[in-house]
Amino acid sequence: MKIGELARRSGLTAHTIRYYERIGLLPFADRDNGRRRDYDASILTWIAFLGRLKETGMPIRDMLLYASLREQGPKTGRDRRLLLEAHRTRVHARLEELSACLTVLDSKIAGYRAAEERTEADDEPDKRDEPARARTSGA
Amino acid sequence: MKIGELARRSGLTAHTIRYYERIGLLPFADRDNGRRRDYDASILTWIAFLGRLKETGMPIRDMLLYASLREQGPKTGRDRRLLLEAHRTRVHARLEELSACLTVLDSKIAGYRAAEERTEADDEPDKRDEPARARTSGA
DNA sequence: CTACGAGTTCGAGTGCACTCTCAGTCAAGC
DNA sequence: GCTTGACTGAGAGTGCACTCGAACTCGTAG
Repeated sequence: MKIGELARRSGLTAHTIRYYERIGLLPFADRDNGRRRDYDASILTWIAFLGRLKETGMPIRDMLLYASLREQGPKTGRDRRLLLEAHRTRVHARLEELSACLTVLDSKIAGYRAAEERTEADDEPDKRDEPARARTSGA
Repeated sequence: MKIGELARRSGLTAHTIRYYERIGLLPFADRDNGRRRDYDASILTWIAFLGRLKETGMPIRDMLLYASLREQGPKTGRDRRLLLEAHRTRVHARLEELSACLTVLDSKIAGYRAAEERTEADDEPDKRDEPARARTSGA
C-alpha cells in the first residue's frame, strides 16, 4: 500500500503520515525500489489505536513514549500497561469534568428558557443577563 | 479589586486577563485615577462561566460571540440559549466519544494484564505487541 | 525625595500539532 | 522519448491560546 492509499484508508493526510514517521510515531516504512513508502495493512491497526489516544487528549510526546516502548518489543508490556492506566485515569477524570459542565450548561439553558417564557408572558425588557436566578418582580 | 487580586481569585494570570479584555472576552474594565483596572466582584461569575465553556472545549471565537451577545443585553437571550444548546450537543457527543475510548483503553489494559500473567506463568518471551488477542498456544 | 511594587501598553515569543510549498524523482502510459 | 501524477525530503507557515519582555507610570512607605 502506498502513502496515498494509506491516507485514504486511515483518514490521515499523506503529509501527516510523513510527519508521524519523521517524529517516530509511525515506524520507518519500507520503501519500494523508487524510495517510496510501501505499507502493510497491519499499520492501520496501529494508526487506529493512535487515533484513540489522540481522541482522548494524549499529547504526542506521550504517544511517542508508548510508540518507543512498542518498538522495543513485548518486554515493555508492563510499562505500556502502566502508561495506559495512568492515561485511563486522566480520561476518566476528564469525563467527570465534562459531565459536571454539562449539568451547569443545562441549568444555564433552562434559565434562558424560563426567561424567554417570562418575556413572552409580560413582554417586559430588563437588563439582566444571568437568567439562572429569576427576577422576583416578575409574574 | 485590582488585576492582581482578580488574578488570584479567578485563577487566570494578569497577563491572561488583559489578553481577554483586549480580544473582547472580558468587558473593558473601569480604571482608577491612575488608569489601572478596577474590578467589581461580579466579574468573577462571568470568568467562572467562561471557564466552563473553555473546559468543555469551546473555542475562543465562539466565546467571543456569546460575550458579544451578552454585551448587547437581554434581548439576545434566545440567541445565547441556541448557542449554548448547540454547544451542549457537541459536549454530549464528546462525552460519548470519550466513553467509547475508555472502553477500548480498558480492554487494551486487560490484554496487557493477561499477557503479564501468561509471562509470569511460563516466562516465555514472544514478539507480539497486540495483547488484546490471546495467544492460543498459551496455557 | 526616592525607592518599590504593582500596574500600564504594545508587540514579540512559545508550544502544540499539524499543513503546506518547493524543487526534484520515478514508473507507467501514450 | 515525453508527459503525467503520485511520490520524495526539507523546511517554512498556520491557528490557537496564551505568555512573556521591555519600557514606562503611579501611589504609597520610609
